[in-house]
This record gives sequence, C-alpha cells and structure tokens, in this order.
Amino acid sequence: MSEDAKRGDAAPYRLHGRVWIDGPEGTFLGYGRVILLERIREHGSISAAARSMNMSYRHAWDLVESMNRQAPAPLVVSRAGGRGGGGARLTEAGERAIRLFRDAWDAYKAFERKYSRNLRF
Amino acid sequence: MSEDAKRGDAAPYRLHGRVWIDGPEGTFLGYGRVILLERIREHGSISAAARSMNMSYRHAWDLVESMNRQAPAPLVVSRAGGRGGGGARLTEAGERAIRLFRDAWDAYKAFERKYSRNLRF
DNA sequence: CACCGTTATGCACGGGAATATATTGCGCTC
DNA sequence: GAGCGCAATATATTCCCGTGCATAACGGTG
Repeated sequence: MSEDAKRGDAAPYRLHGRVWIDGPEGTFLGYGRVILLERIREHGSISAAARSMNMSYRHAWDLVESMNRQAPAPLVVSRAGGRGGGGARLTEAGERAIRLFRDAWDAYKAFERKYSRNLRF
Repeated sequence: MSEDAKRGDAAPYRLHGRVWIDGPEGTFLGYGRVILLERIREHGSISAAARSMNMSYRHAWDLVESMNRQAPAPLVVSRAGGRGGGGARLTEAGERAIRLFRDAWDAYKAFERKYSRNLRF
C-alpha cells in the first residue's frame, strides 16, 4: 500500500494513555486491578479470577494484598478451607473501589477521545 | 477545618497517569522522548543528549530512529565525522513534535489536577 | 595522514517484574 | 478422618528492556 493510499485510514496520530489511582504505597487502583476485583466478584475466588484472566495466582494475590493494605477497609475478604476449598468475595468497599476507578477511567477516556479528535501534526 | 487538614496531610488518593502519542508503529512521542529531543537541540548531538539524561547512547539512538521513521519528515538529522566528530540537530518538524506533545501533556495534567481535586473514596 | 568524537550497528549481559513450581494449612463434606 | 480446592507463602525460572561493550565508517582539524 502506498503512502497516498492511506488517506482514507484513521488519523495517523492519536493520544493514548493510562491512569491509576495512587494510595499511600503508590499504585492503589489500576485497570488490571479493577478487572481482577470484578473477576473475584464473578468467580468467588482469587485463584479462579486469576485463571480467568491468565494471571498467575501469585501476582493476583499480591495485588489483592496491596489493595487491602491501602484501603480504609478491605476490598476483598477471603477464607481458606471449607466447601470448595475456600474462596474470596468482594466487600462493599470493593464495590465502591470499582466505581471510583471506573468513573476516573471513563472521564480519562472521554478526555482522550476529545483530544485525539483534533490532533494534527 | 477537617482532621486531615489540621494534620497537614495530602489527599490520601489521587489520580496519576501517563500519556503518549501513538503513530504507525506504536509509541511515537512520550515524555522521555520529548526530553531527549530538547536535549539534542540543546547539546547538538545524540550522544551528549543521552549522557546529559543518563541514558545509553544505544537507547537514545533507537528512540530517535523510531521517531524519524514514524514522522512525515525527520525530527532529527545527524552527520558522522567532521568537526567534533559529527552531531545532530533538531529540524522544524522536531520543534513541532515537541510542541505537539507538550500541549497534550499540559492538557492531560490539567485534567488530572481537576479530577484529583474531587476524588473521594 | 593520523587523530578525535560522533554516528551507526550488533550482541552479550544484568536487573526487575511476572510467571511457574512447590509446600503447607485450612475447614467443610462425605 | 480422608479428600478436595483454595488461601498463603517461599523459591526458582523465564522474559523483557535497557545498559554496556565492541567495532566500523565518517570527515573536519592539526
């Protein structure tokens, strides 16, 4: 394809970015962390959530630990043993954390789209 | 006055992010890349620019190469040999690239500050 | 024409992050 | 009380990115 033939393509340059919500230790909430929270809510365990998104259990557990430490109240509570081996569930604070980040994410995406629209080099 | 304000603490949670301008191959301009362009303009060579920001020449060269490939016209032109061994200088397209990213960066930062201001968990 | 510092390029090495693997404890169920 | 699946934790391995090093070409200058 020639350079000229690209005229009908999407804008050659666009703005792209990532946002996080920082807490006392650094990153508190990010896109991946929030997906993880939603998967925990959906699957009822950290390990099933991690599997569902091709993430190692170790990494998922570290992330949950990091979020719980930084929040005023745990976002995820877990129990080992019992029916099904145990599990984890999202708390009300966890639900609020998801909304907090989703809102920020949506606001950022709106900014990104708006800015990309009139980006000319 | 709130308890937090009395203690002089910063807001516990704040929005934080990074932005890039993507081109045909992926990342075209980013914060580090633009600093590099400015240092090239300032020092007149890729190697001096790299040294000034503690970046390996190899990496700096790769970044310049990536930017030049993706831009309609080279942002940096260089010559080997001659007085001082050679050098590199910023083109007019390079100047425009700096402004393009700085503008996007400033707009993002404004968004970030505004959003962080009413971020409550 | 030898010297110098830079551009240009390949490749090996190292550090940090994520992944993979291994082990133990837990508590409900059968 | 044996078995199951998950939490929790330690250790080893892999992967990626940037660095570091080595080399060659270049072209003004003394």
